[in-house]
Order: sequence, then structure tokens, then C-alpha cells
Amino acid sequence: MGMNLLAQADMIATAGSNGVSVSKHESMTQRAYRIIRADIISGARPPGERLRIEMLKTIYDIGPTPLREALQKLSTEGLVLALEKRGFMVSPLDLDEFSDLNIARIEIEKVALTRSIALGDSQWESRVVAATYLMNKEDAALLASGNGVSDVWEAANAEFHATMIAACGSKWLLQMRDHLQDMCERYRRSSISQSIRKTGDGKRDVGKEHAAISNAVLARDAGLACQLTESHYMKTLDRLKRDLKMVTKPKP
Amino acid sequence: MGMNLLAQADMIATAGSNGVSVSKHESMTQRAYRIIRADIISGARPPGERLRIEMLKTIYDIGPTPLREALQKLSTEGLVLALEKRGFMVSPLDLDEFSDLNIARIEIEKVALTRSIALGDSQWESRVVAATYLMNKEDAALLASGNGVSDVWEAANAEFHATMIAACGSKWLLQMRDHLQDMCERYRRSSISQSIRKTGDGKRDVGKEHAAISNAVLARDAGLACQLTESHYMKTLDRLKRDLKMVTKPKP
DNA sequence: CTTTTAAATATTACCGATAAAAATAAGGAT
DNA sequence: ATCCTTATTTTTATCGGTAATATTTAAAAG
Repeated sequence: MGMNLLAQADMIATAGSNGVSVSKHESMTQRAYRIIRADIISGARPPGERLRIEMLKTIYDIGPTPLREALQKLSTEGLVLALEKRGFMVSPLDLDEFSDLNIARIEIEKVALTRSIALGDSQWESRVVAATYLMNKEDAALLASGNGVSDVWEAANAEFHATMIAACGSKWLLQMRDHLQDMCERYRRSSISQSIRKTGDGKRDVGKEHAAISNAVLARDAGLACQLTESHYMKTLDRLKRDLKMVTKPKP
Repeated sequence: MGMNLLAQADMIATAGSNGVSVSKHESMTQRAYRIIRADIISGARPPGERLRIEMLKTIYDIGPTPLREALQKLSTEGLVLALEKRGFMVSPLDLDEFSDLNIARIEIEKVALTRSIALGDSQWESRVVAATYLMNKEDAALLASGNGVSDVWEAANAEFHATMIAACGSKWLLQMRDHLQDMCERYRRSSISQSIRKTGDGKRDVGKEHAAISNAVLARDAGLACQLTESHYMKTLDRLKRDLKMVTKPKP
């Protein structure tokens, strides 16, 4: 009847890392969406690149219909631009939009953080402690071997910040933050600041910043936690902004 | 060659009221997306309704491919649920999600309002004055003829609140607010509280609330403006929540 | 009454036809 | 002679039809 339909809908809605469910028998549309999305964010499909169906068909071995559906979805998200009667292209990078994106991301993060600190229970606190522990460890490892950030560090960092706001009480707030973060990530990855990741970030001690944020959160000092988080993000942002000037198209 | 492509892309991106561009030669996908979206928000397609392609094909006189593309887009937005190998359905209403949605909407609105008050210039101020003038007029007309809210009042109301946050300096923040508002609108319209719209809202003087908000905004008192806006939304929200208990599916 | 089997129904994805836009080539004007 | 305009060609996107696959409904047997 209509009831088990909804029950199974919940199962499907049980999503993976980025709101993308990973079923065994994934539909072609889902598959195309997931892969192309990852390729755009990672920079494998560079900004401004035209996404011709024939071309994608041979690359991903997926038919034209699921490809179009995936691209339409991505255009709703803003990662792809749908040009009337002229197909699709990867959304170009734009320095102004990057500022815009970061403003929105940081503001929403602060709101979520404030709410999380106000609403979080003991179980959430323990999650914070656990994430902080792992983050500390990875930060120390990062500092020791000057090889720059690793994938495990990236994962710990993502988990750290996600945990801080996890108790904000609004899935939509979290979803919007995730979306904005993905959009920002594309700018970060597309920038030539990969070199920065290798060389490290100058005199900056990210570990101390993380520890300070964690302390403020556990002390339930929302104002301080927001302030620290904002400047934490701003530091990397300023660096990126400088580097991005070269890879974004100049304004007309 | 490649350049005017981007230039024209900007033209297409020049959107109408709800981020939906209305071109003369609208593609079938766009058409389907626009119409079905409006039908879902308005309640013409009720929550939980299965959206069978064959059915939609005859109703909207649009082929299956553009219909599927439109439904995929709507599923990205959250208005439609895509069930693996089981087609699409209008996302069911859920009281918890409604709370969630409103939390996010009000929080983002407050952030945008604070920023708008901090950043708005004289031109924005004049827009605020203009919108307030129209709103006042419509509020008075509403109070005089006890016929309940009209479409022109709704338009004035939307414009009023949009103007207050217009100077927030982040298109993404505004876009997310718009999206959340559309999602909330579906709950409002689907509720039986149409009766409330007809009977009026009790002893509540919406005109005074609007005036107070406008004054706080023009006085650049962000704290007060946020507080007033929040309670303004909360008042209608509480009413709605009561009524929605009947139309949303009970939790298992 | 539950479980299994079979028919019908719907969704998914590929293919081909149509139509639109970009590229190229030709002609005329300054 | 060069540049702009116009016409033709080629490429490419869009859309509806259709076959294959999975699922749901219904019926029958245990």
C-alpha cells in the first residue's frame, strides 16, 4: 500500500557522506550525478568546460538520458550552467561569487554553532571530545611531518567542524552548510594553492586554532566559539582569494 | 566565440521572481519544472501523490524525457522524492520537518537582516521606506475590509520582507532564504488554515508589527529588528503548527 | 492465513528524428 | 584589399518513442 512505500523511501533517504545515497543497484542517473559532481568539485572537470553529451557518453559509458538528468540536477545546485539550446557547461569561477559563497557559509556556520552550543546534550559533548581528540592527533602529525595535509587530516578536519554544529537541531541548516561548503571546495581545489597545501601554511598553527575552538565550544561560550571559527575560516579564505585572482575570469 | 557564450549565459541567468528564467522559447524541461513546481507549492499536487510519467504526460502534454528531467531537478530541491525504480512522488508533509524548515528560515533571515542593516546604503533605505509605505497601505486595506488577505497584500508582504534583507551582500544567502520560504509556503498552503486567512488572525495587528520592524530597521537597530521579525514569523508559525497536525501523516 | 507464482503495470535507459545554433564560406560594400 | 553581411553547411541539443527490466498487484496453492 502507500505505507511501505514511505518506509522504503526513508531507507533510500538514508544518505552517505554528502546526501548521496549509495545503493547497490544505483540508477544510471544517480551514478552520473555522483561521479560528475565529484569530478567538478575536485577540478577534474575544469570551470567553464562545456559538457557535451556525446563526449560524456564515451567517457562515463552512460546513455544520454541519465546524463541529461544528472546535469539538470547539477544545474539546480549551481555547479553546472544549463544554456538554453546550447547544452551544459561547468559553472565558471568568479571571485565575487566566492566572497558571496563564503559569507553565506560562515554566517550559517555561526548560526548553527550557536544553536548547537545552546542545544547540545552530553552525548553531543562526548562526540565533540572524540572529534577533538582525533583532530589534535592529526594536527600533531601534520606539524611533525612537513608533508602538508593528507586525506586523513582532511577527513578529521571535516568531521571536527561537522561535529561542532551537529546539535543545531535543523537538518536543513546543516544541508545548506554542506552545499555551500561543496561549492567553496571547488574554488579551493581549482586554485593553484595546492602548493600552499604542500608547503604548509606559514607560521600558522592550525592545531592551536582547533583546540581553542573546541575549548570555547565545551565551555559553551557561543560568542567566542563563533569568533574563533570565523577567523579560522577567514585565514584560509584570504590566502585563497589572493591565489584565485589568477584562475578566475576577469570581470568585463 | 567562447566568450560570447559566457555573456549570453549571464543573460539567461538573469532570472525572474523565483530564480526561474522565463524565456520566450522556453525548453520543455524548464516548462515542466516551472509548472510542476508551482503546482506542488500551491498544493494542486498534494503531498504524497505519486507522479507517474504517463499521467503527467497527458496532463501537461509534455514528453517523458523533459518530465523526468524536471522531476529530478525538483528532487534535488526537496519538493519531490525520487524512489529508486519506483518513480517519483510529491514529498510528504512532516511536522518535524516543518519546524526544521522554519528554524533554518528564521535564522537565515535574521543573519541577512543584521547584515543588511549594517551594510545598507541610502538607496536601500529609500527602498525600505517605499516598501513600508505600500505595506502600510495594504495592511490598512486589509484591516478595513475584513475579507482576509488578498493577492496584492501577499505581494506587498513578500516585497516588504525581501527589501529588509536585500542589502545583506550575499546572493547565496538570499537564494537559500527564498528556497526555504518556498518550502514553508507549501506547508502553509496545504494547511486547512485557509480559514484563518479568511477570518483574519484574531486580535493580531499585523500592520503594527510591520511598522515596528520598519522602524527598527531604519533606526539601524539590528537586535530589535531581528527580535521583532522572529516573533512576527513565530506568530503565524504557531497557528500553522496547530492546524497542520491534521494534514500531516502521524509518526510511526 | 501465509506463501508462491504469474500477469500487468511502470520505470529506466537507449536510439533516432527534428530543430536550432555555430561554423564556415561566399558575396558585396566601403 | 579588408571588413562586414549573408547564405550554406555542419554540428549539436532537444525531445518523443520504444524495448528491456524491475516492481506491484492479484490470484492460486500449500
